[in-house]
Amino acid sequence: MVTIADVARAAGVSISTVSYVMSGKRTISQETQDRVTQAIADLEYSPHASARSLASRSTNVIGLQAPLRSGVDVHVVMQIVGGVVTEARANHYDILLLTGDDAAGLSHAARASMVDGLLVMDIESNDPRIQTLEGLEIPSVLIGLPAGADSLVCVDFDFEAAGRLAAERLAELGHRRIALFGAPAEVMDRHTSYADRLMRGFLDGCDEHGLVGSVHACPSGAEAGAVVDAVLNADAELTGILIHNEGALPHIAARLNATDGPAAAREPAVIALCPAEMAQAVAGLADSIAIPAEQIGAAAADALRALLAHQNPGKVLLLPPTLASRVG
Amino acid sequence: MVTIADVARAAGVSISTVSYVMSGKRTISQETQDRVTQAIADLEYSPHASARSLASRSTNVIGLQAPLRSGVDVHVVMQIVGGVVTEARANHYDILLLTGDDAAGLSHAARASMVDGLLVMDIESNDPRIQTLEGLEIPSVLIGLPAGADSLVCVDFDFEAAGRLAAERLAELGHRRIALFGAPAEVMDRHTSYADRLMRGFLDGCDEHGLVGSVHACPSGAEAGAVVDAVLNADAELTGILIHNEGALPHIAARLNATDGPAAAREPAVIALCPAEMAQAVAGLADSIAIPAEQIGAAAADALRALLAHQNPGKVLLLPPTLASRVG
DNA sequence: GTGAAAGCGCTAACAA
DNA sequence: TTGTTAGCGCTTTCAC
Repeated sequence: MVTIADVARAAGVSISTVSYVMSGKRTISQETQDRVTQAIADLEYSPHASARSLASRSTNVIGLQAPLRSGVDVHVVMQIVGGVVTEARANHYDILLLTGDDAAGLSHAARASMVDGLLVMDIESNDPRIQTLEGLEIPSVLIGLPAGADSLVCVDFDFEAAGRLAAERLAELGHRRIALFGAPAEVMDRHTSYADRLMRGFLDGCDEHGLVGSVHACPSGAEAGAVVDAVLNADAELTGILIHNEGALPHIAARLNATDGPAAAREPAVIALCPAEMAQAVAGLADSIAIPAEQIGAAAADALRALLAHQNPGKVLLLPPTLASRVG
Repeated sequence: MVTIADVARAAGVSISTVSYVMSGKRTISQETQDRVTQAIADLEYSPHASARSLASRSTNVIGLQAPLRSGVDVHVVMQIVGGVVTEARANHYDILLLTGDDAAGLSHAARASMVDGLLVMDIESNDPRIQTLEGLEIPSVLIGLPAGADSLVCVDFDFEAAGRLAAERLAELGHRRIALFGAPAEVMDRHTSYADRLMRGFLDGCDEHGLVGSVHACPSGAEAGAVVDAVLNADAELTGILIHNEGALPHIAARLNATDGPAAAREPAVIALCPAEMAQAVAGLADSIAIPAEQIGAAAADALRALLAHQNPGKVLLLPPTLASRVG
């Protein structure tokens, strides 16, 4: 193991000089500078992370609690994580993956000084972790938007605006009765923040434009097709659909494009709410609203960076939705 | 911040006693034991991770290099990560998420003593990271199986056996000309270990049973349907299909179940190679071979745990495939 | 512009 | 059965 003492010896300087060359917190003569830099390179020295964080009282690590439970859109989660990781790296932070959905993991990581800050995903409208986070000594950012006004910084896609936008678009196209096929029942049941907000925006949008809107939890597999058929059969006037369910999307699309079944005659208009590449990959969709998953992650990581730098990232950051039409 | 000294003071003992109560490396009287345990609980003390690892020369953290690049099966990756995390937690290890696919990230984490060991995913048949890993002071486990015999421990699903099994099954069913629709071209092009091995096993199986087999890279979106149609059109005798592509699976299934197109008349037999739940979710599949993604992750984490405990986990651990028939 | 040395909070000898 | 203390490798005051 190469230590700072080895580097100091090789460069013929003191330990503190090596430290200051690395941190840049002191002016060093160019000559010394060079000798030290050279020694560091020669010896392939990397400062011992624990020693550094013990002395400096900061770890340069961010704790990320990502959901691994069922019902979540895996692509979206992965992309958010990717955005977090990329942005964090750019700011010289590493990511500690916290498991479990509980508050215990969060407070343990904080109390053990394993991380400088926390990023928490899969927020529920009334999330029990919030109270824990508020009591910690380190800052945190929620990826999601809980119901109550609380003191934590929140970053997310504006699902409410997306729901409203979809309703508005379908109204424009002349539809009067529309449906949202959303997350699986388990996700809706635990009032995952985004599911709640999307539903609210969608129904509000329907109200505003005098539409009749309904919301349906939707399984993520092939059974989604049957759900859609059932809903279409139950309402002969239903002609507009918003889908927000990665797993169900290809199956629903296939069902709607099929030459048999209730959709065949009606040819309902479909809007998909999903990452842009996914909308591309699924055929037969008129419109889509992209979920900028990677940006969400990057924005959240950046908000945390700001907090750690004692800057003010703003209380709530919601990325706005935009509609992409297939047909020009 | 609560330190060990605070706990010692509260319990009326020395700090070493507190340390020994936590580690259990010394016999302590029941009475002292209780007082210390109580003080720890009262003060909500968690030992400072960096201080501990500086003194003990071990971090209880495992570095995980997971692929975030395109073309990978996100569900499988997430499930493997889930397995790693769960197994690691059970053994009191945390997971540091390493980004990038490069060797640099690995050696940096090792040299900075950020991790006790490394877990590396998305292995290519001829992976440049292997040499780096072999030179490190800390142990590592590959999730994948590179081509050359090397000195590293490898854990993975036995894709080669799976390919052979699929060919054998299709032969049994009486098919003579069969095709593998596999990973996207980018994955095949970089010779990702599992793609190479699956192909080899599949073609070997064809040889063994006198079948004509072909292998096709397959995009993960709706375009997969067109690829399948093209292949079916090009070979009128092709009647058996193995699919190993999460993104393409629902689209191919839909295409094969459609009442039009080349598949309609032929009704080819299909075997899906994917996580079990996914096979369930996609309609119209006769057989499937499950990828035990979570077990792979758990097995890899366990192999690394063994290495860290100076046990011998064995050089190569390949989880065997099993065939599940829909029709009893 | 540079060095010496006092911690950071723990673990693990060593001592009793 | 318990306490005292010397580090672990770094950062950062002091001192020059």
